[in-house]
Amino acid sequence: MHTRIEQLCLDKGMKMTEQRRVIARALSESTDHPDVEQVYQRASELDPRISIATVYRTVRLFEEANILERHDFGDGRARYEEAGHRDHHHHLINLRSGEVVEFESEELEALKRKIAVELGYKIVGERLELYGIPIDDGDEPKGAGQN
Amino acid sequence: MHTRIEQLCLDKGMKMTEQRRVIARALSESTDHPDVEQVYQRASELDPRISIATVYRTVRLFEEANILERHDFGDGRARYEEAGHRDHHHHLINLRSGEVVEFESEELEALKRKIAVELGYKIVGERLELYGIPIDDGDEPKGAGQN
DNA sequence: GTATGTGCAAATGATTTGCGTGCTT
DNA sequence: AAGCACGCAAATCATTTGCACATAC
Repeated sequence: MHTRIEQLCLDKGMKMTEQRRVIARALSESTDHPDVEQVYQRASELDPRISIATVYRTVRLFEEANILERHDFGDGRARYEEAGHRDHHHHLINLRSGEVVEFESEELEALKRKIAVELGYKIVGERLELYGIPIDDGDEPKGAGQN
Repeated sequence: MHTRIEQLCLDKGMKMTEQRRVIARALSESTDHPDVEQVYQRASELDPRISIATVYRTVRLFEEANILERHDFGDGRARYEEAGHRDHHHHLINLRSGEVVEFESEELEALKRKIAVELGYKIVGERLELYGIPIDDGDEPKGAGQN
């Protein structure tokens, strides 16, 4: 049995090396948004004979094949998640904990398209992230906030 | 007479060097979203005795003082624009020409807030960019966008 | 067997920083 | 005068790449 990602690679006729299999597995098993270093560590646990250069190359290959989606959450390194595996969604980054919350909104998708059309463009890519702090986190003692 | 940015610096009690004044001027005169290299070039034209290290330091200083807004349009370098100078807006990047189109939408702002509240967060930052191609531009984009 | 992938280390490119000197307050 | 600010070059950091060797098909 192989992973979803491995299957996609096979479908696309990629040459499947042990490294790619292992990286595919590491990614398929991830439910978060690991950066390359984390993918490297997870893959290394499955098979230590992997170099980080290969992880960079593979992650890039997968991204170009639309198997992975690359994100940039503002911390300077790229983060990845399996593409198309779930519904179209966006991310809200909890600035207190670093946690990434996924959300989706058909209303939002419609509005985006409407805005683009009004400007005379067809959307072919986008980036939408919200950065927030939990409400009732103790950050705003009483009514001191100035929303 | 000094620029809007220079005035802000003075208000904040910053030590005003000739370099800062010149960088402030270069930025105030810009209506686009220059990267550091461009700010450096524009500032150098006003006064050549400036090093790019100073531009990096100054642009960072201004950003931390909320005088500038930093953007990342996916080309690997940071781009800047004067903060709060105009209404809150977002960017649509024309992938054919690289042109950056600004847009705003109160509907979008409201929706963002609504989404955040439903998730239990208060938005303290965000990033929203659309990447598009002009409608009626002829052929399809090469990158096989499937967003 | 041949094209392609991999490991390693060196190269990049953007940005930051240590240090000695110069300028603002 | 004292403390930042500056210029320069070296240092970082994430990522890419050249090269010699290994491997999938």
